[in-house]
Amino acid sequence: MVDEEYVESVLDVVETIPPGSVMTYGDVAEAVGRVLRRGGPRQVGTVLRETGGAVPWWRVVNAQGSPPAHHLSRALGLLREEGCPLTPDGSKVHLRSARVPVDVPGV
DNA sequence: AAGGTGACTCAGG
DNA sequence: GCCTGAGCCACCT
Repeated sequence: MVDEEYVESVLDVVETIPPGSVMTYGDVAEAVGRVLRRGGPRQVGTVLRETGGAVPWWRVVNAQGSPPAHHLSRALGLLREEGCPLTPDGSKVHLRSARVPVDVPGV
């Protein structure tokens, strides 16, 4: 139950990310942890790995601004299509402008 | 119970 | 900017 709630919250937050913007795992973890006092960046990653097919997981990047190494090319392609600000080399996301404020569904 | 693993993060060199 | 080491949380063997 609880883990379902956690997963639900994570997916909800990820779905909340507007096109052309991204959120870091830490931010998502904070957004979720704001209500459910647990979980961390790693748990967010695990959840997305399991259920990522149902949400725009490519809008979730790590603190370095790089999408998961497992789908780097795919994520970058999708982000580029969405008009997400990438670095000049196009290998990472320009967090400075792409990162969006934490948005929690329950608040 | 103990140790290893991973879609992570931060600090230091 | 890049690589290392330590910290972190939940899960699996």
